[in-house]
Amino acid sequence: MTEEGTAVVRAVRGRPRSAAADRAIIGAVLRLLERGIGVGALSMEGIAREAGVGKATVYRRWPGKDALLLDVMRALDEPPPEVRGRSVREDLVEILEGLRRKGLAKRDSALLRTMMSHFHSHPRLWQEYHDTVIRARRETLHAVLRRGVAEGEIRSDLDVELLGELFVGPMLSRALLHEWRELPEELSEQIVDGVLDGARPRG
Amino acid sequence: MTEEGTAVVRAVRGRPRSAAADRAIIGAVLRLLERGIGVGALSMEGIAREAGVGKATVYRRWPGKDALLLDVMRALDEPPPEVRGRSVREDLVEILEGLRRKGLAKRDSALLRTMMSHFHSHPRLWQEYHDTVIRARRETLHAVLRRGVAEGEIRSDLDVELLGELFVGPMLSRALLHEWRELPEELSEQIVDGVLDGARPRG
Amino acid sequence: MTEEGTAVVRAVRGRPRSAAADRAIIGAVLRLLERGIGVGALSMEGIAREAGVGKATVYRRWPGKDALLLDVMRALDEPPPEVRGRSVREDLVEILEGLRRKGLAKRDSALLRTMMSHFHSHPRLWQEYHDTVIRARRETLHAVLRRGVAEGEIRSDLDVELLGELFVGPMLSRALLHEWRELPEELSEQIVDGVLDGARPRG
Amino acid sequence: MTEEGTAVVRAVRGRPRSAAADRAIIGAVLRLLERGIGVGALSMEGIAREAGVGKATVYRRWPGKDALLLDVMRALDEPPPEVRGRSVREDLVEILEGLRRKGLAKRDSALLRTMMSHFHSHPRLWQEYHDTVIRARRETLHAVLRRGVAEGEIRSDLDVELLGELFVGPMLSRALLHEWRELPEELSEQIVDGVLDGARPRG
DNA sequence: CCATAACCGAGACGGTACGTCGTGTCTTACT
DNA sequence: AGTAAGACACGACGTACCGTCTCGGTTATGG
Repeated sequence: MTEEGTAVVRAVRGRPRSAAADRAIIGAVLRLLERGIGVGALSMEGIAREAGVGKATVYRRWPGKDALLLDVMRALDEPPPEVRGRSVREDLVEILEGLRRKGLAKRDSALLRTMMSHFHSHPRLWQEYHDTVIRARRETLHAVLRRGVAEGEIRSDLDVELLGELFVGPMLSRALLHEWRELPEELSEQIVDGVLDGARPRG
Repeated sequence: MTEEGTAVVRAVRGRPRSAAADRAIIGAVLRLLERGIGVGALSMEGIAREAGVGKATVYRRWPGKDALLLDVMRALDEPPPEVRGRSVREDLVEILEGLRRKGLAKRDSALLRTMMSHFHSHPRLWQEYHDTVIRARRETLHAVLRRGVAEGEIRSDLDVELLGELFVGPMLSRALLHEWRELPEELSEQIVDGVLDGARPRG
Repeated sequence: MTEEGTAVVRAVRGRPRSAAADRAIIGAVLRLLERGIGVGALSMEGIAREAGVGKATVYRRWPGKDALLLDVMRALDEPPPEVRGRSVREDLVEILEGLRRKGLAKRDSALLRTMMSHFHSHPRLWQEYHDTVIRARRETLHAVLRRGVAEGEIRSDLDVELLGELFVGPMLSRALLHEWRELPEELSEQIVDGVLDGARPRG
Repeated sequence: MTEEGTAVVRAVRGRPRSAAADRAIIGAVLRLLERGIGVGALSMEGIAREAGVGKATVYRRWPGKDALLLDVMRALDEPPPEVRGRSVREDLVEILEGLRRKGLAKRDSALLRTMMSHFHSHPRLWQEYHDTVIRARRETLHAVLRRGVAEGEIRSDLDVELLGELFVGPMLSRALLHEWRELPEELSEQIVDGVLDGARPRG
C-alpha cells in the first residue's frame, strides 16, 4: 500500500505555491494578534494587507479564517515538554508549568479562545485541532500517569483519563476561564500536591 | 465622573422604554442561539429583525453586541442550587451536576464561549460578568468547602480557592474545552470522589 | 386625475432617500467621464468614492452600471431644439447642428457609445433609452418633415421615417462612427442641401 | 523607435509560435460572441479557457483585449463585394445590402460596437481599424461614385466623401444605432433611390 | 387636556469586510 | 523559445453588517 498519509499530492502542473507567501501570512496573523488587535477584529482583508499578499493567495490556501487560525495554532505548537523528571510528581508539575506559561502568552490564549468559541459551530474543526495538538500532550500526561501507577505512586483503581483531568482541569480552568492576569508560580505544585494527597484529611 | 452603575438615572419625561421590546430582544438572542446560528454569526441586524424591533431600539439599550450578550447571560442565570445536602460529598456532587447540565445546553455554552473569546480584549466586560454571575456560584462552593473543613471532612491546610478549583476545574475543562457531546452522568461523582481521596494510593 | 407618471410611489416608512446623494452620484459620473477616464474604466467603486457615498447607496438606486448610465444620459438630455425656423431647410440644419455639437461633447458621446455597446445584450435597456430620449428628437424631426411635405418643400411620396434617416444618418455616422475629431461647421448645411437636391444631376 | 507595424520581426531561434494556437484563440472569441455572451463579459481568462490555451499564449500575441478584438474583426473581414453591376444605382444598392447583411450578424455587430465604445479612449486603435478595414470599403464606394460622376449619373459639384456619407450613413444609423431587429430587404433600394432623387419634389 | 419629549418601526447613510473573479505578469515542467 | 497550467499582487464585483441618522407616528407625563 502506498504511503500517502495526510499530505495530499497536488498536481505538479503550473507555478508552485510560494512558501514565502505561507510564511508571510502566518507571520502576519501572529503579528496582528500580538499587536492586541483582538481576535474578533482579525479580518482576512487585514491579514492579506499586513502580509503584503493578495486576498486570493490567502483563500487559495485556507477556506476561511477559522481554518487559517487552526494552522496558525499548529505552527505555534511546540513539541510537548517530554521531560522524564526524577519523579512522577515532578513530571506532573513540569507539564502543568508548560500549560501555565502557554496560557500567559497573549497570542496563544487569544488563539485558543477563538478556537473554543467556534468549535461548537464547527465540530470538525475542533476535532482536527484536538486530534493534532491536544492528543499528543494528553498522551504525554497519560504516559506519566501510567508510569506512576506501575511504580505504585498513583492509584490503580481510577481511569487514567479521569486522573489526567483532575490534574490538568484546574490549571486550564484558571488559565483560560477565570484569569487573564499572571498566575502564581507555585500554582502547579499546589495543584499536583493537592490532587495527589486528596482533599480529605489523611488518617 | 458620574456614577454610572447599573441603574442609570434616565429623564422621567417622554415615553418610557417598552419592556416588551426588552423581552423581545433578549428572546430573539436566545432563539437565534438555540437555532444553532453560531455565535460569530449573531448580528445586531439579525437580532433586531428576529425581535421585530428597530436597530436603534437595541442600541438605545446596549452599546454593542458584547454588552447585550452579557445581559443575556445574566438573564439566563438561574440562582445557584443552594441545596444543603445530607453530606459535603453530596453537595459537591450536586454543584458539579449543575455545571454539567448547564454546559450541555447549547445556548449557554455558546454564550459562555463568546464571552471568553472576548474577555481578553474587553477585561472590564469579563470582570463584570465574573462579578455578577460567577462570584455567587463560587461563593456557594466555598461555603460548602468551609463547612467541610469545619466538620473535619476536608483538609484544613489548603486554601479554599485552590480546593474549589480542584473540584470545579476538571468539570469545566471537560464541559467547555474538550467535549461537545454528552458527558457521562457519573462524571460528577467520579471527580468528587477522586479529588476527595487523592490520586496517591492510601495507606 | 392625479399626476403620477412613471414615478413609483415608494413606501413612506423609514428615512427617505437623500436627494443630495442622487445628485452627488450623477455628478461624480459626469466628472469622471469628463476627466477622460474612459467608459470601460468606470467602476461602481470609483463612482461611489468620487461621490463620497457608500457603494450600497449607489446599488440601492440602480441595479448596475448600465442602469445608472442610462439615468445619467437622461439627466444630461436637454430638451430638443424646438426652433421653428424661417424655413424647412433651416430647421433641418438646426437639428443637425444640435447633433453635431452634442456628438462633440466628450462625455456625451462616451455615454452614447457605452449604451450602444451594451444594447445588444440588454435590449430592454436600449428600448428604454430609445423611448425616453430618442423618440422625442425623432418626433421633432418628423414634424418638420411633415410640415415640409404640407408646404410642398418635401416630396410626399416617401415615408417620413425614411426621409428622417436620410438627413440624420449621415451626421450620426460621422459623429459617432468615423470621427473623433472636430466636424466642420458647414457639414450640417452640406448634408441638408445634398439630401434635398439629390445626388443625381437635376435637369 | 523601431517600426512596429503589423509584421513584427521575431527572433528566428527557438520553437516557432503555434499557428494552431492562433486559430484556437480567434475561434474561441467568435464562438463566445456568437454564444451571446455579451461583449463586456468577454474576458481574456474566458477566451484562453475556451481556446484550451494558456493565458500567456494569448498575451504573447496581443497586448490586450482590444488589440485581439481588432484582429478578430480583421479576420472576419471578407473582401468588399467589388461587384461591378450593370449600373451605378445597382452597385450602390449592392454595397448597402452588404452592410445590411453584415449588421445582422450578431457577432459582427457586437464586435463593431465594442470597437466603437473603445475608440474614444484608444484613438490609435480605432485609427488602425479604420485604416485597415473601413478604408477599403469606402474606396470601393468612392470608385463607384466617381464612375457615376464620369458617366453623368451623379452630380459633379459635390465632394465624393460627402456623397458617400449620404448613401452609407442612413444604413449604418439604422443597422447599428436604432435597430437590433431585422431590417427590411427593400431598405437598400429605398435609401439609394431617395438620395439619388433628393427629398425635394422634382420640377 | 394638551404640549412636550422620549420612545417606536423602518430604513437610508458612509463605511469596512466578505469571498469571487478578472487583470497582466511570473514561474514551473515539458516540448 | 514556445506551451499549458496555474500562482502571484491587485482591484472591482455585489452583499451584509456596522453604528448613526432621519422619517412619520405613538405614548406618558407635567404645565
